[in-house]
Amino acid sequence: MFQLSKKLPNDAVVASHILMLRSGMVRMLSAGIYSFLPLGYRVIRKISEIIREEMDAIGGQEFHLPALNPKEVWEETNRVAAFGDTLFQIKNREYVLAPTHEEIMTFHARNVVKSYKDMPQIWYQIQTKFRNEPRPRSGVIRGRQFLMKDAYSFDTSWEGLDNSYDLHDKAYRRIFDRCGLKYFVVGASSGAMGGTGSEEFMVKSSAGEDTVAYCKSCGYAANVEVAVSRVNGVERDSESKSIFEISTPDVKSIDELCEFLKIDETQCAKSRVYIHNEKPILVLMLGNDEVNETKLEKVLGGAVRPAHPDELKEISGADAGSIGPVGFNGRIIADNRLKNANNMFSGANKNDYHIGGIDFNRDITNVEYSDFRIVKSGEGCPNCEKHLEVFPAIELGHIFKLGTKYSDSMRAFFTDEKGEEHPIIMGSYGIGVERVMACSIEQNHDANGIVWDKAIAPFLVHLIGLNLKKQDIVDTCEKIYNDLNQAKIDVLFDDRDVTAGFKFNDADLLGMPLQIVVGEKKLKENKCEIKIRKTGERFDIVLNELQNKIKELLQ
RNA sequence: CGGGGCGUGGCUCAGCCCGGUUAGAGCGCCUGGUUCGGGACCAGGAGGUCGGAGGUUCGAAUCCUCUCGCCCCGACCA
Repeated sequence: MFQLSKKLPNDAVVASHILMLRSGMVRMLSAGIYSFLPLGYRVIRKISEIIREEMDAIGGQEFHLPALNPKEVWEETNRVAAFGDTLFQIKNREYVLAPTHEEIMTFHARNVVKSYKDMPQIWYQIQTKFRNEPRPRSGVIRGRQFLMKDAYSFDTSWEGLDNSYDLHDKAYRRIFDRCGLKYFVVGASSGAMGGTGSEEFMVKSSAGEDTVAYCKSCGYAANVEVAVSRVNGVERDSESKSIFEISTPDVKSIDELCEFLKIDETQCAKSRVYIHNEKPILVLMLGNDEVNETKLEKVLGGAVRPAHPDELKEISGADAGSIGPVGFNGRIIADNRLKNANNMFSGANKNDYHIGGIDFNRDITNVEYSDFRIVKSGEGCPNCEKHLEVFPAIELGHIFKLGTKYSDSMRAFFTDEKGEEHPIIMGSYGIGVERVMACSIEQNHDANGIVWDKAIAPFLVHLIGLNLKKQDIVDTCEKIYNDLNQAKIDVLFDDRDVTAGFKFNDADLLGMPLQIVVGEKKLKENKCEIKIRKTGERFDIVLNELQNKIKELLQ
């Protein structure tokens, strides 16, 4: 069976990982490779079944494709190179382990989907994917092998794709709702671009690898790389002082500068030097605002990197902490918040000196403005009057309009009404099945263990018989067990010969929604006890009313 | 790939710096008995290539070299 542990596994850090190990749901075989033990696999099956039902409901047909793929199929779309080291390659034959299945689905589609009459189609599977992650982490959340529900849509038109995409969007919401997850959707529509090319379904979690800005009032959600917020720029003082230099020994950071000069950070312009196309660029930010490198790259076009310390000295004549726009030899760009600013403080390009009285309009020529900020928690939502929260999140699912990328390169063509050939218009839609499980635990646990949502709990009822040397307790438990099973209620019977406390604590750790405790004292009154795991509420119930009460509580 | 940490019974770890009996503890496991509503107790017992290879030494868990694995931070991430 499964082994439970009260010990904290010292290799696990995030709650879901710790609890999955402690409760015997999974066991690690190798880095990023986990065996699902009977209890954990029941959860996977329940989640999979919910996914199947909702995929079938939008007309999906389930496939089961090979994980082992001939490399040549992947060469057709040039994705052997695109995936690079992430793609597992078999050593003794020209095979790869599939990291996803666009190629294979397209391979099948081009053989059978030949006419506009054959579409639309939605094909999906729930299958193991392999990715050679450089660094697996957080247990099952980022593994080298993981279960994914991947679906692909095939349409004759872009309108058809919109429709297939929309069906998936709705199905995904139903799936995650049914799994009891609190999630939100990050879409291209939330970004600056408008339109809907892709949406990510995210769950807030400290184990997350993405950072998102979210407004719970209006639902605005965006990856922090592209998120924007309502923040005020600097107000221009009516009087512009002239430039003056100040000695600021050992002052490196904006905080130190503010402390030293007794000024507010909104009077400071922070300098960051980046290298773009081998040339230095000075980026000015207001106060302690952080530079968003993604936004920077978008504005500049192409990759940037922070300048190394020795480069800084060479470029500006000073070390980090004393660099500023006045006298800087090179291109200067600034965040929108600094537009029209005057009486500002910044580095003097001379170690241990700063300059005050900087007027951006007067003293810095050719400065270009744009939004370069990383938004922070508490800032105004760009879409409503409320405020943004910034936090890490896990990507649970992704829906994506592929278009003709794969059908073009793999020549998956169909014939339209006029007899003309066109590439099939495709969409692709994924859900990380283990991630659903892990996220559910992340959202539903307490100090004692997991608190399963009944939709995906491995069992609905955890039956505990105390002192199984007493025959009447054993008999009662077996009757309850059989009756519940007959009523199609999944029940786990803890028939181990261990002390009561042991069983209680394990039951709390495993987290089935309801616990039934059969003990000697209450059995004498023909009663047993029900405990609701989520609330901790406990009460007695007469045995012949037990089943109805259980059914009622599971409603 | 860079930085840091760790590999010793099933689990958590001590021992290593400073080499020297038969490698320890707690938990778990097995046998018998007592106990039985929030992690009981008594008695007895089993279980270890000290991650691996090589080296130094009369002698290596301990020192040296290499190697494999795992975790954490960072880089990367369709």
